[in-house]
Amino acid sequence: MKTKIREFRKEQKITQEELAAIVDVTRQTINSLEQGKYNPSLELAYKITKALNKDKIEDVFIMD
Amino acid sequence: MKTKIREFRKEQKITQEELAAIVDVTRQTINSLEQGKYNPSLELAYKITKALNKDKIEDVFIMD
DNA sequence: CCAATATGTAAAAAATATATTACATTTAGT
DNA sequence: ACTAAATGTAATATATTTTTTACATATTGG
Repeated sequence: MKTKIREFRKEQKITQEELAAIVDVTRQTINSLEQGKYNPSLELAYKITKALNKDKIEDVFIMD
Repeated sequence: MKTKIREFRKEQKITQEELAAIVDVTRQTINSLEQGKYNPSLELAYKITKALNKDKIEDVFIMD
């Protein structure tokens, strides 16, 4: 599973720490997700999608 | 978070056990999810969405 | 009504996500 | 080049999901 979090986060011009605050997780969680280190919960994936102003979870998280 | 798993599963005329086998989890996991007992992983949510022939995760899982 | 199949539930274990803390490295601005 | 901010990383702790096992209840078909 890959993600476009980093790409979209930069479009929004926010830092990992800011995104983390918005979706209420730690910066390390965002950092790990950007690097595809694991599989988030659905709720977190949803919050991140919203925070990045994307319509669908699938726009941000690309499943293999 | 609510889900339409049960509704869509019945449309497809498959049992909890069959759906569980398709997405490679136990029947108890499907049962619990249908009852909204927790927040699945993104990967599982995705697999279930596909198994139910829906386009988007958001079609199956309704966030509050 | 009987038998088989499907579903609900629950406790404990295992697996995995997320937090915490701390420090190292990289990047950006001046 | 310096400094501050941003990012990478790692170890351990905690929280949550998922499995396992087992049994109870409900539903369906003959």
